[in-house]
Amino acid sequence: MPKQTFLNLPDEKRQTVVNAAIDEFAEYGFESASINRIVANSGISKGSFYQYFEDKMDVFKYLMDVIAQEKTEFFKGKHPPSPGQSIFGYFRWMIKTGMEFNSTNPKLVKAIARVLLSEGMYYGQIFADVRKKTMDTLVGMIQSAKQNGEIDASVDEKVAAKVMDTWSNVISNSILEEGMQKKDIVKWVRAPKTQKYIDDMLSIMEHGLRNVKASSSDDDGKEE
Amino acid sequence: MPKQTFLNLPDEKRQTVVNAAIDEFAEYGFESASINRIVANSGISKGSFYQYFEDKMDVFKYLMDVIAQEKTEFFKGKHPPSPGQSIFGYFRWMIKTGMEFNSTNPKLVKAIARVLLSEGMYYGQIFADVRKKTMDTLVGMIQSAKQNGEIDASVDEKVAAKVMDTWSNVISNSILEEGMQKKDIVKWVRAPKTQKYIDDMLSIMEHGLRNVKASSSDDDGKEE
DNA sequence: TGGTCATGTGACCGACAAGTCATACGACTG
DNA sequence: CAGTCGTATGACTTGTCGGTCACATGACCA
Repeated sequence: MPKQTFLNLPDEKRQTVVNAAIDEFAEYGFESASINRIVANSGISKGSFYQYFEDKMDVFKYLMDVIAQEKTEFFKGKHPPSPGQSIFGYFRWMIKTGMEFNSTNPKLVKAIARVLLSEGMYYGQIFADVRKKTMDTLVGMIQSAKQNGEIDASVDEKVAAKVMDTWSNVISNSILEEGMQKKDIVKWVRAPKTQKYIDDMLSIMEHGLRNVKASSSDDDGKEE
Repeated sequence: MPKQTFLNLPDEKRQTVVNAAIDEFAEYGFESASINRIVANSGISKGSFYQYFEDKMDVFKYLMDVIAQEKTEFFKGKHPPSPGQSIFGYFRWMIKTGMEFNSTNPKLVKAIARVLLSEGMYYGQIFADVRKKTMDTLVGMIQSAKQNGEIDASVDEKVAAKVMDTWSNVISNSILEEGMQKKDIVKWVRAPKTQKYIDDMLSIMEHGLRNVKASSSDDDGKEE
């Protein structure tokens, strides 16, 4: 957690520092991110940095808090299409709404994703915990989906959770990576072609490669 | 490519250097791998290193050559279950045989996979090319599978290729990660439980999460 | 006015990195 | 024998890193 000094800062200055940190992690990942560059790019002195944060991990954890809070805030205003939705419909809504969120702050999302999904794999407990938490949520979803008969009882829950987690990440990443090169990422994400891509991927996850009921003519019709 | 000096080295010494490099990349990835540590661990001097290789990338490329060659060699002695096999049967054979190969030299495989799949994503052309090549191969497989009617014509080939590539990597990685902690990785990979895990994952890829025909009672019976 | 307290600063430190180079060694050769 | 060629060496240069610290600044108060 950042020190009090940082939280006392005027909003604008604090935001400048945060932005510099986001840029740094998004471009270099965690290991290669340089505090020297962060201070240079945010126009504060080295000494100040260490009066704001303990160290590199401290800034990064702060960014994780920021994104978690923003995401909660964002999802608070959204509602799943219909309660009691099938797991697949719900998952599709999650992914699509998640992508809407991602396009509101793509750099931050990219920075976090990059660190968590690449280096995080080899970086011990801190990040492993975060990933475990999402897995547990998924396992919960799958268990109730099994009870509804949407997913066959013979399927190993962990395997299924891994499948869904993998897809979620793959879809997010590829959308984000490509979208960040467009001039208007929000518009691009909402474009039919992009939405179809997401639908296709999820359809394959649901029905398999062998026999895909593609063409996204499934159960949910409109977004808000 | 390494310089001639390196190729002139006695086998044993050359292998020592290669092993030190593999260990380094497997443990630290590419960016954080240290030439200083490699030379320390291989008992050669800094000067010698630069008489063997141009730089860090040069050693790594050499390792990629080594693995490519070893893999070709390994697969030369193997034959797909039956020619004209379904794409899914063939893919399963590929994955399983690939895992057999991986367990012959897990450290090397891990080193390469780590760099290619994590940092490689953000590392410009060099690694992108390698990944593109596998994608192209997969697209080719999918095209002929479409003609056989095994995969629906409406499926986007690139999407499908991405699906298969993702699966291949996820399976390899999770098997490797867990297997390297066992005392006898070869034995562990061949164990029924591990094989079932692979089958389950592939079955989900083939038939989807919604309605899995799991329990690995498919078409191929034995490995040699 | 002088004191104190939060904040800001950048020179400085030791560690480590990549890469260079003068020097040395030993085998072979004329 | 002297010469030279391939190889080996590690001290050295240059650069960046994370982190510290003595000091400066300025707002507030007694």
